[in-house]
Amino acid sequence: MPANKVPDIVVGRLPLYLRALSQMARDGKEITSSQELGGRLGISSAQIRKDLSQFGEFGKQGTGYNINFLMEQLKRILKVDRVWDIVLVGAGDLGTAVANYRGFVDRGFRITAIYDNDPAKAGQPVGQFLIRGTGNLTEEIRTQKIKVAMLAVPASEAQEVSEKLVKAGIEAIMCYAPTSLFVPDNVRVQYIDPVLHLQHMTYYLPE
Amino acid sequence: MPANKVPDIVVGRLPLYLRALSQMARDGKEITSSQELGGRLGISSAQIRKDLSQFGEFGKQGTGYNINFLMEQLKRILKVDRVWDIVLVGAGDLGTAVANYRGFVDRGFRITAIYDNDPAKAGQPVGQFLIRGTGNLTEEIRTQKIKVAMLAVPASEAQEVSEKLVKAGIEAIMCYAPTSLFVPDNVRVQYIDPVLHLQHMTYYLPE
DNA sequence: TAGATTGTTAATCGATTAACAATC
DNA sequence: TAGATTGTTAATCGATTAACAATC
Repeated sequence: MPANKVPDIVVGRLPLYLRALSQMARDGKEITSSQELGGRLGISSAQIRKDLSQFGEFGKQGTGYNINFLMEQLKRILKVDRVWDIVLVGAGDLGTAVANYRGFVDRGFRITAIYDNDPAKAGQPVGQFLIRGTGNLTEEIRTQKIKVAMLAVPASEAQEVSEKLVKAGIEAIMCYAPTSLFVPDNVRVQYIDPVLHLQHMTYYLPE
Repeated sequence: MPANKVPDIVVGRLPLYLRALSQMARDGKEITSSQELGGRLGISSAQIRKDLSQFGEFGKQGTGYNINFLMEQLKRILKVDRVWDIVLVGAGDLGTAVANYRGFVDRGFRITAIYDNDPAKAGQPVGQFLIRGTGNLTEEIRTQKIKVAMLAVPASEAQEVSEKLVKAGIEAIMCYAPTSLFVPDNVRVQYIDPVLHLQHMTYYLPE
């Protein structure tokens, strides 16, 4: 059912489809079409149909897609038909904001711990958590079999922390530090650096 | 000098090159090659040379690229050889973290004001700013001729706020809200939604 | 039924890579 | 000079789009 070799760029669009479908469902809609969905996302209807066809047949000719059904299928494909535990490393301003963010849980993720290597912060509360020191980080992550981490530390520390995470068995890292990480092939990394996006946009601005 | 029709995907890689070059410069390096730069970024040397060739000839055969010179050129091309004023809308946890982030200014951006539509927040300090009410937002942005905005409001408010920003003359929006915005063609939008990235990665994780 | 929309194929379009002459 | 690396061309690769039979 999950196809053999789906292009990564296609996989990357599925979460976007899922997000738009969730909004439609919240608005009370039950059925949509590739055209409607594409219109919302600035994507052609052909591309949406092609992307989905990589994984199966989810629609009905003449009618379109049942929104709840397609959401279920996408969640299954993306493996977010469950809740993944996440550890967050870095309890600065950004880490604190991430820790307090309410938008993870109903999309498949739950932060279970926050770490910071500043001993002065250990034990302090952040949201519902107490900040943990990084002394036993590797061990604790391994014991709990956690596979997903978010990194909200300064760029200068990111590589070192990522290596600890990899040793602990982490296989997916969401990196907020503005730097590229070197990790083994079996570990996935995604990056968020708002400045990259800003600089991308200023290229197009008039003087 | 700035080429006629550079693919957007190429433009999007330039900030990444600039970031890596800045790190090299900070490490005291003066010269690099397309191979070394590519190795750091997981990009082929051919692609880097091809991308740069869209804008001019910046290297020397047999030697490579002068890092400071290439950085200057990239900054010029991306129009970050100046400092852009940014307004930030939304003073929740995320907005606060963004406001306190120190990483904007030496990469071409400076937040000049924070707005929040909650009257209870107006006048409260965030970092070096006092939160402003959104009553005069459009007028104030227009008067100051600000072109770049960051949006850190709930998804449910993002569209409405973006319309105000567009009316105010904003032409680039960095959207942290997990939703797609509808804006006129002359306005650029970039999105940050960490959950999209997380869901992209869980696809590849073993059960 | 008539109208609409899917899933899929083939055609098009665009991006990446390989290779190498030029040259520092 | 010999070795290295650029900038560029042509070839390859992959992604998007157009079009339509199938069918709800």
